[in-house]
Amino acid sequence: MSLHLDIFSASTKHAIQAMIYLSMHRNKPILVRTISEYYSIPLFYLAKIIQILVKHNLVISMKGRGGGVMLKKSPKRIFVSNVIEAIEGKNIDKEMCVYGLDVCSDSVPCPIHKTWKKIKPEIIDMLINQNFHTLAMDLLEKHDMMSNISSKK
Amino acid sequence: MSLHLDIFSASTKHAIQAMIYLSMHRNKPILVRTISEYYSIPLFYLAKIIQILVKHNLVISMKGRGGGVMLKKSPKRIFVSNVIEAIEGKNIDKEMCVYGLDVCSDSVPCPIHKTWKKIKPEIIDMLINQNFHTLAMDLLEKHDMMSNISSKK
DNA sequence: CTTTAATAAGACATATATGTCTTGTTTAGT
DNA sequence: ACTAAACAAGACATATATGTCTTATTAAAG
Repeated sequence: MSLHLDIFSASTKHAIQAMIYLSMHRNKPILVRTISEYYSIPLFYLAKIIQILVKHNLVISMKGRGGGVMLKKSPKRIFVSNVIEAIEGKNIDKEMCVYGLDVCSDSVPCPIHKTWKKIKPEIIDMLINQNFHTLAMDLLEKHDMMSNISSKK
Repeated sequence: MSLHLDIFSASTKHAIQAMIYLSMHRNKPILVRTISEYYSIPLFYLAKIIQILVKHNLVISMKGRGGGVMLKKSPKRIFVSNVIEAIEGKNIDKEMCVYGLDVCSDSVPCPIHKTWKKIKPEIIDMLINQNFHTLAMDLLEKHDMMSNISSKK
């Protein structure tokens, strides 16, 4: 009973989650199954999503025994926008209009143009300027906080 | 080739557009077909959407010759959030988390919690505090500006 | 070389959103 | 009454997203 204002599709979320996991576990092959279980994502569904990331040069995969998947480059050089573009096959539209009404610009605005204009750059900034190194660091901090809480019990 | 960051489904957008149209044309029945043609929304699809708005007491309909649909109350008292709740059958979730990761709070944040926390209230505010009177007024201003531009030619 | 364990790929199935069509019901005009 | 014009409702169709299953390919280990 809650509207999540889902900016991302389930597939995109899974892709982001997988990229975060790989950013936190580098320099060794990680099983798709491991990520699947960690985030409760159906195995074959996640496998297909990761295949897309492989084709877009964000991830490398190693077949066969002892194989798995790894980031192809430093998480500092991979941004959330790269993942969105890979999964949804689109570029970020910097002139997007929430209501999908007619042409929307400063001189000919759609109804909530003023409000949206203020919010939009923050969302774009969030998408483009967040790299996976930062996201992983934030999550590690979080886990530290959680274990501190636990140890205080 | 553009990611619209679609916060709203197509159905929700159509509903909002219809509500804006009705806010701009009050005190007489408007044909569903008229709205359908104005926004290029398939007639029967829009009809079903408007039926939902009727059931949620946002719109009244008059059957038979000379009939049509009208707002049930002042557009000043109808908010975008009311339409979203009607169409998607959900309440606005004020604790939404973009990535759909695990529990997300100030003490145990998801990766982009800090960024999202800043943006979220603005989006919520935009949804809840925008009433259809204001949206319609903004659009009328827009149309005035467009006709001024035309008349200057 | 055979087995085991991993990803790759594509067929298939299900769920949801979107779109179309037909019939029913209601009301105004003739 | 009858016809025309409007919304109501539900069946049906299509498109897309999500999820599952089977087979192929690859590589390490025994």
